[in-house]
Amino acid sequence: MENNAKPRVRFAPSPTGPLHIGGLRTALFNYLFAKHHGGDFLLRIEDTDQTRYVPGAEEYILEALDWCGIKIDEGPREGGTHAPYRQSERKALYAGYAQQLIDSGNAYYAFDTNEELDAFRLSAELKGETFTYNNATRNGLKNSLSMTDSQLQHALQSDSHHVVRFKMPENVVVEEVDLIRGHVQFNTNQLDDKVLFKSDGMPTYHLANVVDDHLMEITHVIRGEEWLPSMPLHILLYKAFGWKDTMPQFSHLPLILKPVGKGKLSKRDGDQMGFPVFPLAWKDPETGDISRGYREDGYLPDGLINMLSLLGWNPGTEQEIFSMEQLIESFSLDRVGKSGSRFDPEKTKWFNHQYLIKHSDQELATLFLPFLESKGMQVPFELVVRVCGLVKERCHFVNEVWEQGFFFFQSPTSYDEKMVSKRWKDGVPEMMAEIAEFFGTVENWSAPQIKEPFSLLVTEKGWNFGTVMNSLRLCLVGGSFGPDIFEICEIIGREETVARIGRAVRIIAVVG
RNA sequence: GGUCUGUUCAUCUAAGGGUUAGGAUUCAAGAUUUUCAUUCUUGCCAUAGGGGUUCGAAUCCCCUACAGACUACCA
Repeated sequence: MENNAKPRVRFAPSPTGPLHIGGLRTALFNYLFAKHHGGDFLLRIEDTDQTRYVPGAEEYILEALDWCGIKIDEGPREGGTHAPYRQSERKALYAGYAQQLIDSGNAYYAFDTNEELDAFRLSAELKGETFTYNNATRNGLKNSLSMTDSQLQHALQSDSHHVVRFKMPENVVVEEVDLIRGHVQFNTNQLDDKVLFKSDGMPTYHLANVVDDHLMEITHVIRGEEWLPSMPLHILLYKAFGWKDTMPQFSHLPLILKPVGKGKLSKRDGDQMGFPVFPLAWKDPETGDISRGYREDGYLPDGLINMLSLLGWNPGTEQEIFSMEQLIESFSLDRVGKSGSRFDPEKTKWFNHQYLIKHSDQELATLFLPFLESKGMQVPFELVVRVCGLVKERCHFVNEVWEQGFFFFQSPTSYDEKMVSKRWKDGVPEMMAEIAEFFGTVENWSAPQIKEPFSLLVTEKGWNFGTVMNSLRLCLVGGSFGPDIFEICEIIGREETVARIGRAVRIIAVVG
């Protein structure tokens, strides 16, 4: 840090829908940076576009950050010394700042209608050019720079819809050091006179963002790369307001790209390839469409965060598993890369497995219980704990406990065809019946107590171990998977074990 | 089209002029598990291309190619 002050950073999403994992990573990096330097992380809701407001989106953002363990120091829910934290509630503030820019000659009124501007864009496009509202064109357009005073007064009073545009200076080179990208520069001739204040009385992103970052004493702006092109405008705004001295430092994060193909990661990719792009499931209030979420798909927040942290950042060591505390400890902006990273759903899976086996059996059982309940099953907690301990090594997701261990809670409903044709041959049903009989004679019903005499029996009868074990497994779980067979016997109990064998013998047809 | 940004194994990445270019994921093979998964071992695989600068370049410079972002009264 150049200054000694504790950094203040903000995550400033628009409540236009669920938070995307790209946005989540931006929030994460802001949070890690702030906490690493002992600073504050603020949440500001940028809801200046009323037409795009989606109910529930703000609550979603809060819930997602909570789930991920990203703690907000100041925000609409938490409050703080710089409230309010919703731009819609700060509406009254912005007009004065727009006026300030007009008075200082840095901005002007513009009266062009959308239709007029569209026409200009269209005709420029036909000539293979791009229409830009700037120093070269603004004198030929309807604005306070091209009008006489009386025309202006008339236009202002006749209630015509107007906007305020920034007066982009001519041929000025704007230079700045981006903490991630280094020195970057732009020539203002390539930029346009952006609208700062809309005809509906709301500021645009650019004005609101700069004003609020200044007022909220933000020291570092860490945002996605898509904002890099508007950095010169923002810098010029700070200058125009006379806030250059306290201007925040900028960092533009590389984007998260599609796993395959071109472009940045989108909701569509997740739908097509079968992985979530949102931390939490989301139901679109208009269409009713449901998008899956990491939480509902059985991912653990620590794993998601860990995976996200390594997308575009690395610690410079070979460590890969990081708790949030360790991330805070190791994070630094100068180890953030410049190029976009492809999202890899496979690696996300691997991370999740790492965290799944780290969790205690009790914790995992607690997470799995709601899933069991959603299936209408009432299972003693102790049993769930035991099952989790037995199957967690073979799971990638919390939900997978069911796939890997459903047979602890209910009889198999079908038998794997491949296993049947491979194992269920002549003589096997009889063999199973003898085993069922034998189980009835076992004294102490526990895995080790069953195993020993069972092995003796198999040897005595001269049976093939592979056939016996696999056929028995088929009877008990319905296929060729699951933990130790005697553990299964112990847990489901003698009665159920015998019953399952009987049922299999009755149902499965012997194959040639 | 214009502006800006970027380019190391299939993927995430390390190597701040000198290493057989390292690790992780995926994939493949073997071992373990009388099942499946896990785990372990081994293997495959990269400096976009072309010019410079230098004793020496993944690293510095230039060109080309490719990729991405932006180009709204959206953020």
